[in-house]
Amino acid sequence: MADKKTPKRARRPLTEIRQDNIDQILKAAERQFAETGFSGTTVAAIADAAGLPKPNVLYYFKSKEGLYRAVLKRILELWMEAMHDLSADDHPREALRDYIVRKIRQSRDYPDASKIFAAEILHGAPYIRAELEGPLKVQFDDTVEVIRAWIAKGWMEPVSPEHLLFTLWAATQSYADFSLQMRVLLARDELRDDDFDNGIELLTRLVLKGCGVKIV
Amino acid sequence: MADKKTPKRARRPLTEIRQDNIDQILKAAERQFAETGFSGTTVAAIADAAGLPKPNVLYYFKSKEGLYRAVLKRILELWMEAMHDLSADDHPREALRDYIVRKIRQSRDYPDASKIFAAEILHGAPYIRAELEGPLKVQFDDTVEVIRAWIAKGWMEPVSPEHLLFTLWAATQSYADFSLQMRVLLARDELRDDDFDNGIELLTRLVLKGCGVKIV
DNA sequence: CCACCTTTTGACCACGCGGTCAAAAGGTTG
DNA sequence: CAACCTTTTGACCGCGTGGTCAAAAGGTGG
Repeated sequence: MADKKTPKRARRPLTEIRQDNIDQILKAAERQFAETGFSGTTVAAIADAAGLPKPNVLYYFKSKEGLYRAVLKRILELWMEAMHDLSADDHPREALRDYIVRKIRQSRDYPDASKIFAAEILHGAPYIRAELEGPLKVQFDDTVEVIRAWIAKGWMEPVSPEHLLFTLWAATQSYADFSLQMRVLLARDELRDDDFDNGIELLTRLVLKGCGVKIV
Repeated sequence: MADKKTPKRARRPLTEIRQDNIDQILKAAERQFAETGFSGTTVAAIADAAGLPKPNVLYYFKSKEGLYRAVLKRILELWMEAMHDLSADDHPREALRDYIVRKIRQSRDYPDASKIFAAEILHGAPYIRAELEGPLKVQFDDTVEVIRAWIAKGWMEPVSPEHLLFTLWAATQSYADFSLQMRVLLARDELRDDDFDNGIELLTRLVLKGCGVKIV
C-alpha cells in the first residue's frame, strides 16, 4: 500500500543546499529589512520567512548585522550598475532618457532594494559610509564629468550636473520608496505599468526640455 | 561665606514646567526618531537627550508609540501646510517657483521632520495610513485640480499633475532625506545655503521649462 | 501653614531579542 | 559500511527594552 520509496527529502548535494539556503535567507532578509528596517526586523522573522529555524540563519550568517551587510552589498552593486554606461560620446537625448528608464524600471522591479538603501542613507549610512565615500563618489565624479562634457559640446544648456543627478535619483527612486503614498493618492491597490510609464514620460520631458536638449 | 539665597531651582509655575518639558521631549524625540527610526530609538535615549529621567517621559506621553504619534502629528501638519496656497488664480510661473522654494526651505530648516515622514512611508505608513487616505488625499486632489486649471487656461503644457507633484516632492525632500549622500558626494561637512539655492534653481528651471511655462 | 494635587525619581519587572551550544541528522568520501 | 565533515535543531541564556509603581519632592490655593 505504501509507496516503495518513501517520500523522504530527495538527496541533494551540499553545495546546492548551501546555495539555496543562502539565497532564501537573503531574499527573506531583503523583504523584511525593507518592510521594518534594520532594528525593526528580528532574526526570527527572517528565519520564518525563509522557512528555516532561527539558528540555521545564524549558521550561514554570523550575525544579524552580517546578514544586513550582505544584503546591502548586493543592493549597492545594483545601484551603481545603472550609472555605468553614461558616456560623453552618447548624446544626452538618448543617454538621459535611457538612464531614467533604467532607474524607474529598477524601482519597479527591485523596490525593496531601493527602500533599504534609502533607509540606510536616511539614518546616517552607518553601514555603508565607506562605500559612499569610495566607489560611489568616484562613479559620481565621473558622471558629473560626462555631463560637463555634454554642456561643453553645446548638447545641453549649462546646469549643475550634481544637482541634476540628485534630482534624477530622487525622482526615480521615489517610485519605489514612496510607492505607498503614490498608491494611496492615486487610489490604486498597486502601481500599474502605465503609472511607471507616466513617470518616465514626465521626468524625461522635464529633464530634456529643462536642460534645453533638442529633441530633434 | 555662603550666599544667602542658596541657588536652588527657581520657583516655576506648573503650567510652564509642563509646557517646557513637553517641548523638550518632543524636540529630543524628533531628533532621535530621525536618526535611528522608531524601533531603533529607545525611550531612555530620548529621556537623556531631553535631560529628564526615563519615567518622566512616560509620565507625559503614555508610551513610546504615543510619543511617536505626537511627533508624527506635528510633522504631517507641517507637511500639508506647504501645499495650501497653490491657487488656480495665481500663475504657475510664480506659484510653482514659490512652492519649490518653500519645500526646499522646509528640507533645510526641518530635516528631521522630513526624515521621519520618509521613513514612515517607506515602512508602509503603519501609523499615518489614515491621515494619508483622508486629509492628505483631499489636499492632493485639490492641488491636482489647480494644475489642471492652469493647463486648461493654457498657462502650461499638458503634463500629468499627479506625477508632477510626485517629482516635486521627491526632488525637494531629498535635500533633507538624502542630505548625507549629497554631503559625501559634494565633499562637504554641511550643505551650504548655496547648495539649496542651486537645487531651487535647477528644479525651478526643469519644471518651468519642462512644463512650457513662459518665463516672460 | 496646611491639605491637596502634580511632578519627579529610583527601583523594579516581564518579555523579546540576538546569539550560543551540543547533540542529532544528513551528506561525502574512501 | 565506516569515519568524517556539514547542516539542522531544540533548548537555553544574558541583556536591553518598554513600562510600572510607590514614595518623595515640589507647586497650589485657601
